[in-house]
Amino acid sequence: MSIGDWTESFLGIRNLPRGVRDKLLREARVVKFAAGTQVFGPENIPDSLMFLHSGSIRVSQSSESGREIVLYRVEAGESCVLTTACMLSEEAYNAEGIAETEVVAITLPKASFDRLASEENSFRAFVFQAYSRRLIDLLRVVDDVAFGRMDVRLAQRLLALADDDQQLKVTHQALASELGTAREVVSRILNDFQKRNLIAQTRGQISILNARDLKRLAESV
Amino acid sequence: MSIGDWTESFLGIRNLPRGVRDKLLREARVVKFAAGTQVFGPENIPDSLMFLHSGSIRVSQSSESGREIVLYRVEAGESCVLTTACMLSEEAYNAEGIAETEVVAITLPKASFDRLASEENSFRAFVFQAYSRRLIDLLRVVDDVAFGRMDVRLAQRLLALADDDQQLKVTHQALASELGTAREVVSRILNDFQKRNLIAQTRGQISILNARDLKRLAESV
DNA sequence: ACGCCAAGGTGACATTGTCACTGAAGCCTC
DNA sequence: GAGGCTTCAGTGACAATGTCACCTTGGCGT
Repeated sequence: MSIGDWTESFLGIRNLPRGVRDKLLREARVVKFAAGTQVFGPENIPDSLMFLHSGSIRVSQSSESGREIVLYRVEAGESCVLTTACMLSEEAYNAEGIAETEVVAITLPKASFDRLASEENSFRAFVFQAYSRRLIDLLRVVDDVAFGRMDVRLAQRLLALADDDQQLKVTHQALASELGTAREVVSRILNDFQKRNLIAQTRGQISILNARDLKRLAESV
Repeated sequence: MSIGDWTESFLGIRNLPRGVRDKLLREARVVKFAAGTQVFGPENIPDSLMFLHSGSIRVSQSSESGREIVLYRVEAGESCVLTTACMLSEEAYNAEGIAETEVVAITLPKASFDRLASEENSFRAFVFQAYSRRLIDLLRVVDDVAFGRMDVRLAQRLLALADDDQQLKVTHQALASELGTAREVVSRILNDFQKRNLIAQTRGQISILNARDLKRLAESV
């Protein structure tokens, strides 16, 4: 499968010399994941580095009891460092990445990655920055979970997930999994939002009626 | 100040060629922090990379409301990647590192770091591994905070912080800050532990009486 | 029309967080 | 050693969140 010159799509790669990029185009493989499939997980650790060309990967962690929380999303142009992190440090973990849309990714063999990281400063900076962003993302998650109020977090998530028409096609269970809480809690809070005319709900669908007040709530503390 | 050939102390450094290590000894600076002082924080971002020669740094995050949670500890032989993460991605964060004991650290100017990361594979691997470990540490924190029971987490922490005689010199408030909860919650649970003869308490001091049962509790889910 | 299943609602209760106090232990200073 | 101060810990009431068991509803396929 070919998707043209993908080296244009990545910050740390697009300004490399033509020769280096041509070599990358030969060495890398393009892989595709259908929406909903697992990109990586505890029993499915890729042995190569991955860069996301298009689509979006939802990275989440789940508990033994079945609850789940979304850690962050990998978007086009970013690299998925968690897989490499787990490759390196052989520790147990239970995070997994699910393709939210159809995903096209570039996988780079470890040898190519090493050579690039060694020879190309801008590529190395790109990779370090990717790691840093994820660290910061996780700090944010810890902050939210440890100190945030659930109604505030839910309001934030509704605003973030809404489409251009202020609509969301999600179940209460899916929202609960976003926030690492239980469905009942989401239902309670959404009913409260509804009573306050912030949203309207039907089965599997939410419309934001008053984005301004919802935003105010999301930003309160 | 001199502490001898510290290049022995770091995994990714000690097996580098003698010449490289000598150069490092010339380029790096040795810094010392007294116990209790801030090593880094939101308003105090070092502009160089740091490697911990001795002592221990407690990295924690705090909320606006004054609550606090310990993210992980940096021990001798490890590098402190969070400072570099914050250096790179210019995002806001509110984590800080406090020296728990007297700390001796090596700081490497960014230029030396870049050169090493480029030229020495084993050094680069060391740095990547440091990032990976922290990512995994944070995954663990998210898991605990989002899904763990407080009594279980407290039991774990008591066992981890106890000295060889099963004693701890900590206040309830300090334990609350470890776990990201409120003092009252810690007090309640410790009183329960005491009633069950798992521990004994006096002001600022806890003794573990029944480590076996406490451990069983700590491992229960 | 019927049954099935996923989505969502509800009430009771447990756990955890918050608030406003009170009491108690250790340490100064005189 | 008697007050007085500060830090540490205990308590009860209540709010927020998590858990459990069970019920209702909407949509779908046959």
